Amino acid sequence: MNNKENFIKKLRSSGLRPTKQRIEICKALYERKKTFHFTIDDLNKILRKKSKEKISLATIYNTVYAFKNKNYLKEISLNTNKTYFDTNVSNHHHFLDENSNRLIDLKNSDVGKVKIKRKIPGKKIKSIEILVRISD
Amino acid sequence: MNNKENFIKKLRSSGLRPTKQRIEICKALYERKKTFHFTIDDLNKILRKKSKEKISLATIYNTVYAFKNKNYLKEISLNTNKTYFDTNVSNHHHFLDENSNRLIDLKNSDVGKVKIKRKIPGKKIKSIEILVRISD
DNA sequence: TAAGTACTTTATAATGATTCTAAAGTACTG
DNA sequence: CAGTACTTTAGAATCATTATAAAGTACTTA
Repeated sequence: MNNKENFIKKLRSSGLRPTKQRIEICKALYERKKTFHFTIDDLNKILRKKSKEKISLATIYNTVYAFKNKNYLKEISLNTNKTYFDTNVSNHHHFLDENSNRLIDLKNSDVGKVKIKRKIPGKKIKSIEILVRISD
Repeated sequence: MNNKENFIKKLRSSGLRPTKQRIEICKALYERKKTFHFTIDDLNKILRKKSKEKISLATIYNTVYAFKNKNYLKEISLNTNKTYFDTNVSNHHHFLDENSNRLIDLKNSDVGKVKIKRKIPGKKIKSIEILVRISD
């Protein structure tokens, strides 16, 4: 499905040079079956395990934010000390399991239509994000 | 409406000793007509202006988290570097104005009923929080 | 009311995520 | 191949938050 060539093409087409660090990070993020929710620290650990050559933490930060700007990653609104990212950039919502502190995707179709009845003059709605906290 | 005596009663009734710092903080937070959204830094600045006697930053942190535990304040889920609190502890949602980075309360009745169609076995829904991002 | 105790406040240090810096390395262009 | 602009990197800097531990204060009970 996704392979090195595709990553290279995608990076180049969005004006990001396909460096070996970026390709490694693409592999870690996108060669997965399921959506991936992660912090920079999670990603750093995964990369260290995967490959012998260390990618600097600064590069991981740079790359993740570059990918976010290109809309290859989404930042998730949570109030935790670490920032969470999501490889699922489609319009969707989340369960947050308060026991395990884990996020679970909620497809848009899993949520009934949300109607916002109030308008703020001169402002447009950019997105609607729902966080459903669950626990045992 | 709210006055010092009420604050003292409320504090005492929830097992918090009514110290002058806590009462000052109550005044800053609750002697307002409208809901107040703030960060620790906001509150610190307000307190410095209001009263001559300085309240230590550590005390502000301690008090805000104590109030949060007593359900006198709510923490808001946003991914900003600072933590936001809300004096409106009722069940409600928010607009986030991306231009000014300001929060606006959305009453529960301003939002149509939200139906979560998916269930996670063994888990109960604790809360549903909606963040509506708006901009010019 | 005084003494004891548990709770509070405080300044300051420690922590930890993130951002900055500036030098060395690399991809791409001509 | 040389030049330039983009990248990576280690390490330092920043900044919100949390921890520490000593001094202060509220409250209890005699």
